[in-house]
Amino acid sequence: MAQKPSIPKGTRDFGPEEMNRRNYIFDQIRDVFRLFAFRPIETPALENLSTLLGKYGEEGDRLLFKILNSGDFLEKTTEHSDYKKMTTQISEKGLRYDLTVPFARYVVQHQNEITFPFKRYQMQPVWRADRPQKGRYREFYQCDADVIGSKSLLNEAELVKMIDEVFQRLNIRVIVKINNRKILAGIAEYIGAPDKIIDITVAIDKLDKIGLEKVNAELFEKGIEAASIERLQPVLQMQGSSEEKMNFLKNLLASSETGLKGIEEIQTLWNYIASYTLKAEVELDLTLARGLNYYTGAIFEVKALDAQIGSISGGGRYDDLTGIFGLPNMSGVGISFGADRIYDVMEELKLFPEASLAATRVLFVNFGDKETAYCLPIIENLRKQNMAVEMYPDSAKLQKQFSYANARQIPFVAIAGEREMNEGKIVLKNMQSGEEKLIAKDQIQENLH
RNA sequence: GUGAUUGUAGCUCAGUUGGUUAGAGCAUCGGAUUGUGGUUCCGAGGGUCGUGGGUUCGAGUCCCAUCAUUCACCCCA
Repeated sequence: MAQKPSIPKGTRDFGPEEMNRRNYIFDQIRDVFRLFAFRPIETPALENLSTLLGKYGEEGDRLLFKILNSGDFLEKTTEHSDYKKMTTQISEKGLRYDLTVPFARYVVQHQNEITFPFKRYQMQPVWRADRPQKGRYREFYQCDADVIGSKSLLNEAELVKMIDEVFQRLNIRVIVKINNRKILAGIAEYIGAPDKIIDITVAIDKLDKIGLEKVNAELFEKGIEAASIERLQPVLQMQGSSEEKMNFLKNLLASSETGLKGIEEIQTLWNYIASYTLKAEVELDLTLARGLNYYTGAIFEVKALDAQIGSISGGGRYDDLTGIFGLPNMSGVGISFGADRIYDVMEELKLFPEASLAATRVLFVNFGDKETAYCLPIIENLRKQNMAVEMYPDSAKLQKQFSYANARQIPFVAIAGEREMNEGKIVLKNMQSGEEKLIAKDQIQENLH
């Protein structure tokens, strides 16, 4: 009894047409990375679990795919009751959860070979044991660009420009939301709950999703005092332009050193950004929090204006990610493009250009060995001219060969039977118009338009 | 981890208040057509109705369990 073929949930196969479109996205992103002078690296799909654990918060640890040790690991396992302890004994490796942490590991491990500031890009799949839903997969590709070893906010500005450039090329209208973790920390300080910064940021991140009342309820549930929540209200209800918000916060957070630093950073970044020509909307959004624990400065999130899907790109600054691996004071900042969600957006909005479906230009009909011998040198020559050409491999019925060309959307079919061979010619048929031309066998290239 | 949703052919789905041998479209293959496809016509293959139990004279249809799916929450690209 044959088993039904299937793949794990949240994973996908990509067919040829899909791959063409996906590659179109990757090509554009790669090209922008290259233009901004980032250099490629790759790291393994597997990392030591110790590298990954504890970097993404408790939720992140839960979503890590862990790999069972080889051999009879149960024999060596002494702990059978505590799930966490047992996990470390039976699993030492895990699939990477993002590209930023492996990059930090890479930087520390290769610090002697690297000239800082180091600008690298990386386009590889990552895995998360999440429950799949719309726009969420368990295996998906991230396209990351990071600068490490520079504290300058010019890096942040460059990243914003890169975001703008990528989505301009892909023809997606986006809004780039910017915030700064230091401002969030300052707010937490101001309301007298500095240790609750994560709970506070997660709660206010949901502001436009669940509304003010529910955010307040959640804050209360997390054990934040009513008085603190009261002090937070002006922040949550703040209105106006990005500039107005910044001025408002400057007064509000006057007593918080961290908060003021955050505002200063935002303003510097804001001024840098003003020097670029941007098509994307950029907005200071104080409700933007982003869960990843390691961010310490600027944070970004990009949303498509015309599609209903989560963020398609995101990132931020992390001051001490390499510290855990033994290299302190190495500040980095990066962004990640979610290729799969970008794909979904482009599919929904029908933004893929026809030209991204690169395929065979001419199909040669197969009549038999004699005719094949006549065609192969012609084919070889066309390929030298950088033309994708193929010959139908079997001497099948013409109907079948034409159906093949049709299904593959091949624009031209070349036919050379006995009649044509005797005259040194070939019939070239345009599959769209149906028009046929009898031409000399070395004049095909000029007629393929 | 929480709450819903849907499981019938390779794909998309019909299937009446429970009633003989479970259907359609698309796709595939063959033929009408031995040098002409995308339009047409004819034909063929393909399903233990997700799985296991129960109710019933009788279950694709009702009940329970289980697995899978999709969506939302949590979290995130």
